[in-house]
Amino acid sequence: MPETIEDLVKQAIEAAQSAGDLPEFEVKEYGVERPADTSNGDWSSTVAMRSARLAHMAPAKIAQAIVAHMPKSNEVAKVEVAGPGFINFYLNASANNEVFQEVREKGADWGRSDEGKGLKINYEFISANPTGPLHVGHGRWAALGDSMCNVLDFAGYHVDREYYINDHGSQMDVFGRSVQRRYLQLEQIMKDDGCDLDAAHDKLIADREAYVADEDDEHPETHPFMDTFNEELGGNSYGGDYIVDIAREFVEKDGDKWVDIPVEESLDQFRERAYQSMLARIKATCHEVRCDFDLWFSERSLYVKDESGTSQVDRAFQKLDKMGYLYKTDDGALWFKSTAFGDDKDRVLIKSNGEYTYFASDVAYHWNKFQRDDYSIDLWGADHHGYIARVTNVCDALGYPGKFEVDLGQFVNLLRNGEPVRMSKRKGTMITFQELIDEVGVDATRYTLVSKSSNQTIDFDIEAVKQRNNTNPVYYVQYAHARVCSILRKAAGVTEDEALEMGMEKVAQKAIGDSVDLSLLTDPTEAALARKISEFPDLVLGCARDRAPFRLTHFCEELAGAFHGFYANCQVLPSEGRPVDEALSKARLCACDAVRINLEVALKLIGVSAPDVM
RNA sequence: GCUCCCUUAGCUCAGCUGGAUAGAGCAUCGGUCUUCUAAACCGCAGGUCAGGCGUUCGAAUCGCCUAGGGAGCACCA
Repeated sequence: MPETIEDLVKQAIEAAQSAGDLPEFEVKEYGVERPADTSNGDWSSTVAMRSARLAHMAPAKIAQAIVAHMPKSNEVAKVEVAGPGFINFYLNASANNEVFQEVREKGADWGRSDEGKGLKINYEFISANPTGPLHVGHGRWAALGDSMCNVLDFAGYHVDREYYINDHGSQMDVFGRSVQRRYLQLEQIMKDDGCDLDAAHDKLIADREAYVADEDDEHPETHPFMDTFNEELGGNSYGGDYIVDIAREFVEKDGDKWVDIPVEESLDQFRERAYQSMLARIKATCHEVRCDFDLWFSERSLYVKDESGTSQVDRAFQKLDKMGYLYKTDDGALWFKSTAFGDDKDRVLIKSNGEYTYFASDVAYHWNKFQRDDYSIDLWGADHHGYIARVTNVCDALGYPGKFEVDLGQFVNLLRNGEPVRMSKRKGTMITFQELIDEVGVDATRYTLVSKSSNQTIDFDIEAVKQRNNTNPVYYVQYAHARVCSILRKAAGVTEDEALEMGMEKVAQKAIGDSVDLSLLTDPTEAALARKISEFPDLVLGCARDRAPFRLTHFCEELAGAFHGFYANCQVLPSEGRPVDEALSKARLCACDAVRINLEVALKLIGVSAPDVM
C-alpha cells in the first residue's frame, strides 16, 4: 500500500508540473508514512514540506497543487491537505480490509520478505564459558539473540547461529581442579563418616551454605570444607554448588578410582569430563528456552595443527604479518598494530610468557567466520564494549572492513519483590538461568527479557514476571490468541480436542468458508484491527534493520489490544439477544483468523508460544 | 582523564532512522458480565521529554555543553 500511495503522489506531482502549477524540482523522498492519529487518514505524505525549499513555495500551496492533480484510485476514498502541508489519504473500507484475506493466504509467511537477499549472516551470541551454568544475563542474550536471528531469517537473510565455547584458556584447568577437589572431599567424607554419597553431598552443600552465610568469616568452624577447598586451590577456584554436583557424577561413575592417583595425572579426566558435563547442561538450558544453535564452535579447534603443521591461529597471524600489522617486542610478546586503525593502544596476541591471549583466539575465530559467511554480528554484554575496537580493527586488517558488527546488550538486574537478589561472584552464589525458567516459565521469561530495547538495562523482578494476571503483558497477548481460537472453534462447531487434532488452520476454514465480503467491516475497531495488522511487514523489516526485536512485543500488545477492543464492540457469532447477519459474521471471523495468524507469527519470532486455550 | 549506555506521567517503558495536540501498560479513581473466554472493555486523572545553547519550515529525536545514574578502560577470560 505505501508503494501505491507513493506512486499516486509521484503522478500527481508530474501532472502538476507539466500543467505549470508546480515548478520543476527533484523529489528525493515522498515521505509516505502512517499518521499517528487515525483522524489524519490511513496514509500521509510529507513531500510538500520536504520540497518547500527546492520549489520556493509554501508547503501548504504545494500540497494543494499536488492534491488538485491527484489521479483517481479505487482504493483511495479521499485525499486532503492538513496542517502545515500534510497530504492525507483515506482508504475506502474494502481496500483497508483486504489485509485480512492476505494474511490468511500467506499464513505462517505473513510478513516474510526477501529483503536480505540471502546474505549470509553469522550471528554469535551467549558464548558463556563452559565452566559454569548460564545466568540471567546470558538469558537475555539468549532471548535477544535468538529473536534477532528469527527476525533476520524472516527478512530474507541466511542466518548461522553460533555459540563460541571458550574451552581453551587457563580457566579450564581451574575448573577441572575445582571438580577434582570436590570429588576428593566427597570420597573423604564417605570414608571418614562411613556415610553414603547423598549424605556426603549434603554435607558439602551445607558447608557451602554456612560459608556463604558467614559474611565476615567469623565462624570458620562452620565451613571447614570450603576453607580447605579455597586454601588448596589458592583461591583460584570455582565455588558454586554445581561443582559439587559434577564431582558427584564422578563418584557415581568411578567410585574411589582417582583417590590414590596423583592429582596431576587425573586432571585431564576431571577437566574434560566436567567440561562435557557442563556443556551438556548449557545446551539443555538453551534448548529448553527454544534457542538452538547451528554450530557450537570450540575455541580449542583454532589451535589444532593440520597436515602442514599450522593451526588456524598460526595462519591468521601469518596473514596479518604479511600485511605488516604484527610486531614483536624484546620481551618476546607479539602485538597487533591496532593503533593503525585508530585504537588507543596496540593489543597483545602472544604474551611474553608464550601464552596466547583471548584476543589471539578471536582473531582466528573471526577470520574463520568470514570464510564461511558474508557478514558477522557478535552480541556482547555492555561490559565488553572496550573490546569492540580491537576486533573491528582486526577484521579490517584481515580484509573485511565493514563486515563486522557488535550488538551490545545492557545488563539485567535480578530482583525479587523489588529487592535486589544478592549474588556474589566470590562466594559463587547466584541464581542460574535454569532455575529462573524453572520458577517463572519459558514464555514469561523470554517475553520479558526481549521486551525492552537492548541498550536499556532491565530490572527483572522474579515475583512480578511470575504473576499470571493482567499486570503481565505476555498473558494479555496470549489471552487474545486463546480468545480468537475459542471463537473460531465455536463457529466451526468443534471441541478443543477436535481442534487440536485438525489444527486451527482447518478449524478456521471450516468456520469461514470461501466467500467473504470484507466491505461489511465498517466499525472503527475493525478498521483499527486491519490497520494494525497491515503494519506488520514493515515492522519486521524495521526490527531486522535496527536490530530491535523488542518492537515485536509492543506490536503484539497493540494487536492484542486492538483485538480485545474489537471483541468488546463487535459481536462475531450470533447469539441470543445479539443477532449478527451471517455475511457479517463470516467477515468478522475472517478478521479474527487474521489476528490469530499474525499473533502466532509475531510470537514465534520472539520464541513465545501461542496457546489455543487458556 | 578517556570510551560506551541511560535520563520521557507516581512506577515500568514506547516514541520505527526530524513531522500534526508526546503515547502504552501498571498503580489510583469511576463505570461494564445471566448472552462469542471479565486474564477483557470503556472513562477520569496524570508531562518544564534532566538542564542549556545550536541546526531548520518543524527537535523527545540531530550537534555541542552541563548535571545525575550505570558499565568499561589487562601480557584476565
